Amino acid sequence: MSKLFIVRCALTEVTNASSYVSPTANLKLLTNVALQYPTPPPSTAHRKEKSLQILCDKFLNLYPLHGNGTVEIQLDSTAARLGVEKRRMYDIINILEAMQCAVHKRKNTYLWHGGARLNSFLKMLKRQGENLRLSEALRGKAPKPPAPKHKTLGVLAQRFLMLFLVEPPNTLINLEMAVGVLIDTSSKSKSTLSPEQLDRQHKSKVRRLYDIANVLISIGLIEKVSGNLILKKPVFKYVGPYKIKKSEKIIVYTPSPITPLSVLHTQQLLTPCQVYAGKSKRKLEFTTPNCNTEKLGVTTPPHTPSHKWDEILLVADMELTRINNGITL
DNA sequence: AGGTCCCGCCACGGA
DNA sequence: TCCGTGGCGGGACCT
Repeated sequence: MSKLFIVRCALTEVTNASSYVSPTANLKLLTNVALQYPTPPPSTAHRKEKSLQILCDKFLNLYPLHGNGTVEIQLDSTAARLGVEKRRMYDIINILEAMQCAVHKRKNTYLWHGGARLNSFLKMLKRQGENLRLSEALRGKAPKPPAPKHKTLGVLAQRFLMLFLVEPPNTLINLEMAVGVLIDTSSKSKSTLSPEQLDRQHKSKVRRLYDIANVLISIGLIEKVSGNLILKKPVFKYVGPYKIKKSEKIIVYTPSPITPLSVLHTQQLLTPCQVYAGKSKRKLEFTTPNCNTEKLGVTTPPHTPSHKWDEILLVADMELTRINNGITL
């Protein structure tokens, strides 16, 4: 196997240019230089090594959240440094921009503020979430927020975070539930789209939330809680810098079928927990390390509403009513 | 088998 | 017409 020796030198040395090189010219030159080298073998990197979370980690190594002052980011050169397509940079920067860590200055250029504004922004997000009545929407008692017109990835990221911020700490939310609340399918789209189209739209939004969650994990705002036996799908927990008031209970929002439990992951669920929603017709059984064995029967209502998300919210509401009526877990 | 999410196609809008 | 941006979903990979 041949070894490739890389010698660092200024671009002007490579190109013999003596004056300023524009970013576009810079990129073209870099491309030309790259073309002079043999094409590297297809990436052998593990899928996980290429995940958006890892990529965002690498990005934050270049541009730390707790850096000093504001710096300019060139998307193309950053993509080149990280060894990814520019398209992936948009995925990351759009979410970071939605968190006010960066601002789009001009084409290919962002201003990086890092986490300097994050805390105050999160407080603002919480207020916005309250104005949008997300907590009520989660319980089916308020309409879902209207669909955004632009920058849907960023708006979706903000609203996803709002869900955590308007709820008590330790609230666990899964992506299905989040999409169910955040994507308005009740208006025009519901009447014009077929059930299959609605389903595809929903799945697509879940995919976007996976992307968003990976970036939010990387910047330390949320954590994935998985590996326990309560839920088939992972749930997410807010761990961000803006601390909400401490709560005793863990609340789980999930519309997904919940597998019968025997044991909870001790690290993750040391406190009593609440499940607000589940569409499984099976009875659920909980045993937590510091709770006595407790049982929770979650059943779907006798009639099944036409749209599954109505059903989810209905079940969530039933559970909430039950809990409010003093039936604790 | 179903969940996760990388990858890149392509539409859109501005220059 | 070109280019930057970003919505979107196929399908590969993982558990």
